[in-house]
Amino acid sequence: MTVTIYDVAREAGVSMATVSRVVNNNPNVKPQTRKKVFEAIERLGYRPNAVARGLASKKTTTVGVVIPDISNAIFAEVARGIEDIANMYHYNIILCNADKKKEKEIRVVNTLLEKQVDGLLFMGGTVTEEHVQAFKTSSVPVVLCATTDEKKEFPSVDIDHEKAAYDAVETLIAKGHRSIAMICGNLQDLSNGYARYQGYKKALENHGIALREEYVRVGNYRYESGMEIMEYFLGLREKPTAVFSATDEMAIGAIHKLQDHGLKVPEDISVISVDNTRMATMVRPQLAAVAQPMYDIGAVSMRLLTKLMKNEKVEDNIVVLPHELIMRNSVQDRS
Amino acid sequence: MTVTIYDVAREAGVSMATVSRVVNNNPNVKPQTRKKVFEAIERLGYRPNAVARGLASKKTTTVGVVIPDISNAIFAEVARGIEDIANMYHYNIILCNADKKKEKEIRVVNTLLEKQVDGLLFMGGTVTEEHVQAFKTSSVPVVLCATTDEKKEFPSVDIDHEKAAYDAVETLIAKGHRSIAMICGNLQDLSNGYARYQGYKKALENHGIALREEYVRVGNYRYESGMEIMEYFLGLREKPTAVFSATDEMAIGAIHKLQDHGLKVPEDISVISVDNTRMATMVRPQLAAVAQPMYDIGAVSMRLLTKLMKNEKVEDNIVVLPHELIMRNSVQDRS
DNA sequence: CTGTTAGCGCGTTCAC
DNA sequence: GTGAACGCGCTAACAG
Repeated sequence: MTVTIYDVAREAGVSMATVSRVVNNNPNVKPQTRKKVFEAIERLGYRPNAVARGLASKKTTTVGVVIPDISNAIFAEVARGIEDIANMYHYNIILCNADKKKEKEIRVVNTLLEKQVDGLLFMGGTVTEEHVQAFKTSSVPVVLCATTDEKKEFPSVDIDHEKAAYDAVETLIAKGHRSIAMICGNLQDLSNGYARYQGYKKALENHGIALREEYVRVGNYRYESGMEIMEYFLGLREKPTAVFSATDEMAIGAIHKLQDHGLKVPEDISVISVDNTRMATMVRPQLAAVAQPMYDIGAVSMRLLTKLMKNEKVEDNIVVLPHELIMRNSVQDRS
Repeated sequence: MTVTIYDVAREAGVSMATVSRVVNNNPNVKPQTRKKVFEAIERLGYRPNAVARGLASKKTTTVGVVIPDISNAIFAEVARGIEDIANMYHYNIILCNADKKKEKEIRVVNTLLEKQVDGLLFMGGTVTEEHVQAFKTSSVPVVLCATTDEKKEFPSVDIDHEKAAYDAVETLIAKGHRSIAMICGNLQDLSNGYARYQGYKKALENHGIALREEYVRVGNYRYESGMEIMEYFLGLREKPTAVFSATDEMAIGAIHKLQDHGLKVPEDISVISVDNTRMATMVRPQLAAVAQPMYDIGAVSMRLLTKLMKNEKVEDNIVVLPHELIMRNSVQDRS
């Protein structure tokens, strides 16, 4: 039923070794025989079996990607970067959502390894000791993408989340704001939760502004969450004059909550965030944000992985990509 | 170096067939031997090689997904539905972006087939005769997801795009609008381009409203495109009183362009679209839209594919999921 | 319940 | 420049 390399060999009147050479672009084949083989392939509609090839060669040209949630715009953009570079180097991607659930993450890492992927990209989750153990059983390279492990044992590509948050808050301070509230992510979440909160804290500290407990609330990254927390801030006796959100989506929720209350952004309250997803330009006022280069994080981490898979020398295993403040109309001087 | 089923067999003092049985949960193994084998597996850190298994069993428990662009919110949501159901049935997903480029689509279909996927999900592109030919060379089932082929030769899961557009436009008409402009998608694009335009046309026709050439402009699905086209409509001598957009993102661009001109939505101009992405609730005013059940399209198509892969009887190969009008504040009566 | 024996389709020496 | 033969790690009959 299915046509194999052997059928092609017979049809072309050569051995299967020769067919293999032709298919794999091995130069040691006379042009004429090459032609014969190609014709036989065409005639028979032969399609090489990558599974058999993988078994024989111990390479699958496939990499595993574990992602928190592909329907999240941030991760989707990172994934796009990964896929583009993978494609460029002729790798395919096995994509697994793991929802930042440790058990699921470790489970998919194992099934990916069973599938003999040539490399693994672990994206955006918190890396615990258990993760480290799982990664260490891997015989193929692992790259952390949009996250890092505490001990920096593994190659990774990410931004400096704390510094990004720091810069966002400092921007507010430079504009004269002293009452700055923060909409946080989950503090168990090292990168966009804890680290961004730390950046907020340090920026206040370094500028002699006292941290006020009631100015910090933890959200779940969703739009609605931003609205609810903004509602809470508006109920405070001393309202903040500016709000720093750990993510765009919550920031936009906050902006709309303000507008729903008849308040003006940025005249009454300024809003800034970290991320700079496409949505940031799709609100009025447009959202100022510290931009995280999502596509690049994906692309660079995949590029790094290809080098690791080829055993190429890499100078720097831990890459920290730059972030950048994108000023827009949601922030204004506090005069 | 790598530990195989044979090593485990020796360690446990059984044959490799027995190891294979316990690994595959074959009931025909004495509990005690099963235990011995598990211990040996544990001791050796054995991990089954799915590639070898795939070669022997001719099943990879992997399905290929060709997607236009994973960073597009619509497709990402569909992909999430696919992945969830795949995961439920213990399949993994090889994801390939193809940007709606025919050559690339056909190329990835072929590499996916070479990788011996157990099934193929083709998402969101236009299905040409060449696609049909490519699909026909497949020995595994193919399901079209969020698209269909003209001749309905292949199983598919989609909504009725024409009817969805029709319903949106009719809603406007029912509210008293007669000057209704449309921001289209690419007309080569069968589903969200051509079909939605047809729906617009028929709705006008059936209600005795003449189609005006200057009221129809083709966009590229992006926010900016919606803005530009709205700008154009505003330059018309007779401005429309309502705008129907083929997608959310362009609709939101249109809304913001109106607001930038100091016009009010919906007081001055109403806006409605098809899609109902999460963004639709993240604008002010919130965007009325005919909802397309994206997650479900993915989930149902993957479910259908699992049935096909198991050679189960399926009553209906062509499933058309219902759409639904979600009325929000971007539309108002024309009084 | 368990072991033996063939392949699965291909890459890769090693001769010729 | 080309062919023969082996093995990759596992599943699937078939015996026993």
